[in-house]
Amino acid sequence: VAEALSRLEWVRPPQQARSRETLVRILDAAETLLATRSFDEVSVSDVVRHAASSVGSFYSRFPDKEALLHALQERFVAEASATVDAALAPERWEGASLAQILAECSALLVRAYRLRQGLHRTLLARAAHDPSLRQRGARVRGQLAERLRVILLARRSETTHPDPERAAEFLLEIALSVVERRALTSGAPVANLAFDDEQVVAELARALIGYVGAR
Amino acid sequence: VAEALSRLEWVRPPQQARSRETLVRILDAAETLLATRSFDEVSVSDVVRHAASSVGSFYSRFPDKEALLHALQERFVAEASATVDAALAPERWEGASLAQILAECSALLVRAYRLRQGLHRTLLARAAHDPSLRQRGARVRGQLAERLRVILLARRSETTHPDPERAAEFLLEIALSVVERRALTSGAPVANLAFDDEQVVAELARALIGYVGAR
DNA sequence: TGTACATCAGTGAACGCGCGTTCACTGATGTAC
DNA sequence: TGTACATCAGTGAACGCGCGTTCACTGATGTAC
Repeated sequence: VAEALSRLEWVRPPQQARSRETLVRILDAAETLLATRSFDEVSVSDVVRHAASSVGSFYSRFPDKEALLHALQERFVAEASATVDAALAPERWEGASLAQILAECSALLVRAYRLRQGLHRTLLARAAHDPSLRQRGARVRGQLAERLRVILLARRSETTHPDPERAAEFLLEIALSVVERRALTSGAPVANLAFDDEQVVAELARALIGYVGAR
Repeated sequence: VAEALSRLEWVRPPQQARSRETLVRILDAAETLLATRSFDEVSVSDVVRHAASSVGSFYSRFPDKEALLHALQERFVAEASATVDAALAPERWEGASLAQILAECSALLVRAYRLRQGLHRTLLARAAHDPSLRQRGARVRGQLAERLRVILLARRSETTHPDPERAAEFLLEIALSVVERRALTSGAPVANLAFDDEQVVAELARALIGYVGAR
């Protein structure tokens, strides 16, 4: 954890345990506040107050306010990357049918985005006008796509889609679009009917399975 | 058009032709500027300069800057609502198979969101933290869902989905999620592969058809 | 047809608030000898 | 073990910039008689 923090590109690395703890408190406070407010609605003073720190401390770590958001994304992306590698390791899914895998992936994504919905909402809203946020996000998703590609290619006999590589990518596009949209809108219904997490998992799985033509 | 403008809830209705034209210029200028910048990046001065108007004029129409965005959404929603009614009238689709309809709807949505991508990007990003924007958007989508429901119920024999009403809603959730995500990220690839509009239409149609189990 | 008056529309300089950022200073930690 | 010094870490009042908003004023349009 300590090493991970010193590798965040957007902060001057802490030299002592004390300042490392302060940095963690600042990041945690920011994430907490962003759960219910937009980045603009959260002032630097707000963050440091909740972190029991001070503006001076903040600016000795971060070049500016924007860097805070990037640091938060970096921290999250590092964790997400590890999760992806673990969850989608091909050997974890030996013997499983494609339909089973897709259902499981739906559940995984819905759960993952639910867990840190607030952070996701803010990051997604912000990414609309910040290419560097988009790019960092695309890296993890690229990794996810790669894993899916391997799984799908190994099971191409189970599908009717003519191009498994393209299928893997668009599969992900569908799943992420749905899940990210829900995070962005705090789960507000698209139209008239509201779906809970469980229903989304079920319907999404059905869609993905139908898309590749599995089962 | 004139009547429509006077019904925008967020502006004091213009009394003369001259001020009506000014209002239109302001709305158009704002939409143009929002095509490439975020709402925060566009100042009131920017808008009125591009509209060849003045800040004073602006504030005699709008109570505040926020109202401009709402007025833009109202104007757009009014147009979109008419388009939906025309495009999805049940009689337009007599004799068409469900698969054909879904393919056509995919094409329609992709085209519609492409046309005003910039406005959509800004509205979507903003809606993340503004429930009233979300709500106004949900009204048109509710209308769309209703149309889809009718179409789907009339063709329930062509589907394998156990609940056509739920299918209609989630169908829309998938399609809109994909298309809105693309608008929000200016069409940046989700992961490694970039899809152009034509490919998205094709893959999305395949997904929707697979989801309801048509053909 | 002309005049007086009311309301609408437009103008842009000036104001002021909020918030990001700086800075002068104090205290804590680590190191050299 | 103790002292001197350097660097790190922390503090919060004060600054200042940008931008939304106001306001005092001028000009245009419409109406009454």
